[in-house]
Amino acid sequence: MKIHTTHLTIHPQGPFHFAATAYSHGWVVLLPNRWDAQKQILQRIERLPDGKVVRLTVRGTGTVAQPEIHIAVEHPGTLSAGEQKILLDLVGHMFRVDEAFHDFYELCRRKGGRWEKLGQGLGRLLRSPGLFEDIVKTLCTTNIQWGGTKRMVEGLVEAYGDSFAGDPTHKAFPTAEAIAAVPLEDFSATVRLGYRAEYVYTLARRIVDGELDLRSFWDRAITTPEMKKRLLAVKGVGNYAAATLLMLLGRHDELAVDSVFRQFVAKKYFPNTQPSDAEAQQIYTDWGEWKYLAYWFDVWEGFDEEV
DNA sequence: TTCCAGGGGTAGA
DNA sequence: TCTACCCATGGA
Repeated sequence: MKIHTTHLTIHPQGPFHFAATAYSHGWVVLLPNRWDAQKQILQRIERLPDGKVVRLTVRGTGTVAQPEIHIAVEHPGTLSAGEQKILLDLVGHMFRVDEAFHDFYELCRRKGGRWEKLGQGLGRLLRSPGLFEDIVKTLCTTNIQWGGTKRMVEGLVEAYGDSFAGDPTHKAFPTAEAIAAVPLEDFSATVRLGYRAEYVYTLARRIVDGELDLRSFWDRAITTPEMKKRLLAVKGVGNYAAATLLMLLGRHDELAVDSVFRQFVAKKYFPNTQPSDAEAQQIYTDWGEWKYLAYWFDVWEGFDEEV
């Protein structure tokens, strides 16, 4: 099949830092994302609504003050204006180009020191184009080491994702329909998700059955505490996952308390003592609605290539 | 072999 | 609301 390439460009409002956003947390290396650290290019397979499967090669150009995001779309056949619009919105969503960070930057400026550098277009944490993918990936980070998360996501993409015709080894993230189409027993036996298999499967099933409308999670009229309740109603989502998902929904007020958080805060702020979760969380109280980002960039400085 | 990870559900107080 | 106990899986 002949593959064509169409070039698209996004003009985010600066400050915006492409590479820092792409490489802002572990999502960048979870399939179908592939990150080339040398070239600072993000590749990803995407399935369009009509089933067409395309490969996106995304790179940052311009400057932090006047940034551009360039997208090369490899696709079979033609790419309609409507499909181009979908892909522009999708990449813009991943990189949070429409999210406002002025208040966060102002807070960082007042904090001073190492926090000030976040004002150079940082603070955006990469997300997936769709919430189904972000919920599933978040479920795959619970009670497991990072290597296990990568293995489980790989398994899901390999087993249920649609292949890109130009490179059949690179597949899209599975749709809820693709997962719900098989019996739970088959799903559990195919991808080794452990007890999480039932959570992922039930989520897919409820979406396909129209029982759960993921669009409702984007309603800005709903308060964050109420939104947290709705997230906790998803089987498999507890306090940690709810806080992570709130961050992915653009709400940064809640801290994701997990083993990494506990170890980091204890080591850095409570030498020789073991703080309770409540005491550990108090470290970030004065960051208000930006607590998640304050913690994340506090801990992220110590991360290296392994993500 | 045992322990436990970027936790969460459930039952019982 | 808080606590024990259980939950698959695979790396350490």
